[in-house]
Order: sequence, then structure tokens, then C-alpha cells
Amino acid sequence: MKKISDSTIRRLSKYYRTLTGLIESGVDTISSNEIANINSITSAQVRKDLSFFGTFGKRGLGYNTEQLREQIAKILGLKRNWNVAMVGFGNIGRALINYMEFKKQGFHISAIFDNDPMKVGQEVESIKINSIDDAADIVREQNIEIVIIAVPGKHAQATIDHFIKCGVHAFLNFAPVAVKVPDDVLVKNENMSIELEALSFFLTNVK
Amino acid sequence: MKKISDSTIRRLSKYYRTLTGLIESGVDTISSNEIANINSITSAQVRKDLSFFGTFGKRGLGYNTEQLREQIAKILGLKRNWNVAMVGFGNIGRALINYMEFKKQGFHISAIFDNDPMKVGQEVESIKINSIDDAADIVREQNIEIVIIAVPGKHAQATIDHFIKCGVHAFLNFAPVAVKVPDDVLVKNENMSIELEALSFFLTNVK
DNA sequence: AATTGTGAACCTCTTCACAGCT
DNA sequence: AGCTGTGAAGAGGTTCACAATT
Repeated sequence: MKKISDSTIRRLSKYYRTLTGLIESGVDTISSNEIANINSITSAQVRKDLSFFGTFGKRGLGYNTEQLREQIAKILGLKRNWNVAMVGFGNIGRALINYMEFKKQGFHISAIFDNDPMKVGQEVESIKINSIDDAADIVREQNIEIVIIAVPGKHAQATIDHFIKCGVHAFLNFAPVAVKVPDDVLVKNENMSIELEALSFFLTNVK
Repeated sequence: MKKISDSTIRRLSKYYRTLTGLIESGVDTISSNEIANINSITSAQVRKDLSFFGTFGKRGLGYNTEQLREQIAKILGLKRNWNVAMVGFGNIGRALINYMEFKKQGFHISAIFDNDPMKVGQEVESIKINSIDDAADIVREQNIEIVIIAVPGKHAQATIDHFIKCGVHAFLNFAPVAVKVPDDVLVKNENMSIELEALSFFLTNVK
């Protein structure tokens, strides 16, 4: 597949949510210009993003909201469930398990890992807490394809390395450290500090 | 000030954390090339990013870790505390209060707002929960400059509008919706769904 | 008449490459 | 000799503008 930019993928996610909202409001047709306005970008950008994947609109009319949402779901790989594991059941881990908003979207946390012997064996929201030593077996048995890293920064690299050996290629990393992975592995970082610091920079230098 | 790109600011945050780690490990001098390797980018990128703000290195030698960290802290506006309010004390809100990692970095949550009368008046971690009706007064009294939006998506825009009226210019938005704000206001979005969907796209199309 | 899909133009960000310092 | 700082070149992403279509 032709290289698609990260920005395009992020915007597709946004269009997807925009369309979900529109469908809920009973809108059944929309123009690239309206999608653009909602997201504060240009209509050419919307059309160009979509054009990488096909032609989904009708000239003179616009896009059918349901169909376009369906197409974007297909592009993003959201027409199926993903089995997700979470590593590290400390503050962030606990918070994420509680906030299971994303379960609705097909991301199911089916296993938790922690290396605290006190926690191993317990169950949270009917998800078992396992020892990291059992990772290889559990990843295979449960067909886990995405791993959320919620361990302290100093353990993030080793943890990711371990799960790569178990065959995992996709990570959502909450540890605020840079990690190195091979080309066939993707790590996405979720790091509130970066956003807060961007706000701090803005208030200090720009506003 | 000359327009600085968002990417540059994000990378400065990363260099800042890289330097913090290096200092903890007792490293006192580092080259742009080493900073680059740690963050999987090029050394020219590191030097260019820094060059927008001044010249911090010594040719032939590299950078002093403590001094560079200090300079970046100054650039990002981290040499002071920021008073932060959180709006919405549901699942995400509770999680964030528990996860006060960022308190260490000078971001202090000093007020919580919720419009559930049952919650108003309670205290969490010695932070009072207030009615949103009192926002104007509290923002002024506590000198709140950053507001974290942890309300349901359908209320995000109205909540942000309200706090803009109270004089707030910087928001960290956890609601998964696009919001519109004037030019002198910055909203940073923290949206796990976008990252998970990027992983889903990668696993589906790229890997 | 309205709106898409897209090549071309434009702009921004990244990398190169080297003069200039230490 | 080694590494920074930076103008120039290159790559990549965004917007323009218009032919094609409904």
C-alpha cells in the first residue's frame, strides 16, 4: 500500500467520529465542506484524504453519511474486534480499566499483566491479572494484537521488547519515555505531559 | 515571536524528558546526535529545533545536560506553577485526579467542577468540587489558566465556551469531539481512540 | 447549480552539507 | 578532530483551481 501519512489517519479518525455524530442527529448526506468546517480544516483536505482510498462521494451531492462512515471503518480496520492486553496495574492501568469507553469501539481488554505477586491471580472487572512470565502463552491463546503499556518509564522498553518477542506488533505507550522498536512494530504514545507543556508554551510565548 | 511548529514543541518536550533521564543517570554532556538517537530522529532536527530559540551548545563539545534542560524548561514555560481546573468528575476525571503524575511538573489541579448537585461541595484529595455556575469567581480567585475538559462529548463545546468567557485560553480536551475556539485560545486534544485506531489501521493495512 | 476528485502550485518541515568554533 | 549552527536543497503535506459528474 502507498504510504499514507499519519496526519491523514488521524483525520480519518476525526471524520469517523464526525459522521457518527451526524448519523445520530439524523443527517444522511453531507458535503466535504461541512465535514471540513466541523473539524476546522479545508474541504480539499477532506477530499484528498478520502481520495487515497477510493471515491466515496457523488459529484454535485456530497457523501452519504452511513456509507462514508462504513467505508472509513473498513479503512481503519474497525469492522472487527481487537484483543488488547494491559501491562501494569498501577494508577494509570486502574484508571484505564475503569474508563472502558473504547470497549464500545471494538477494543477489548482481555488480559492484564503485572509483576507484583500480590496482584497476580486477582480479577478486575472479570479480567484476570497475570504474571508477565506467562505473556507468551496468553498472547497466543487470547490472540492479543495490541498491548497497552502502563508500566513505569524505566521498564517500558524491556516490557515492549518482551511482548515483541511474543509476537505483538502494536503498542499504546503511556510511559513518558522514548522507546525503540523495529520497522514492523508501531508504538503510539499517549502522553499528557506533552500536551500540557504545549499549553504552557502557548500561554508563555504566543497568547 | 516567529511561528514555531507544533512538531518542534512536541520534540522539545521529548528532549526535556530525555535530558531529565540523562541527568538522573549522571551524564553531564551530550551531543545532538545522541539526543537524536534516543528519540529516533536526526541530529540536524535536534539542532534546528533548538536554533529557533538560541544557541545552547559548544561546537566540538555538545550540550551541557543541566543547562540545556534548564533552557528548554524556560522555553516551554515550566519554570513556574500552573493552576489547572478540571471540569467533569466522572470516570476520566476521577482517573486523572488519581493519576497526579503531572503535579510534579508544576501543573496543579486546584479546582474541580461538576454540575451534579450530589457531587458539588464534596472534596477529593483536598480539592473542592464546585458548581460550574461559580466558574467565573473561582477562575479569577485561583488564577486558573488551564482547564481540563472531562465532560461528555455533547457538553464539551458549551463548557469550553463558558470557560473562555471566564478568561481561560488553554484547554486539554478529553472529550472525543471537535470543538471550535477563537485564535487566542488553544485546545489540545487527548484522545485515546485516535491512537488505538491508528494501531488498528497499521495492523490492518501496513504490518 | 452544486460538489467531487485530482494534477499542479504552493508552502512547510526535514535533511544535507559545510563554514565556523572549541 | 569533533560538533554546532544554519543557509540551501529536498521531501512531504496542504491548498488551489478546474474538469468531470450528478
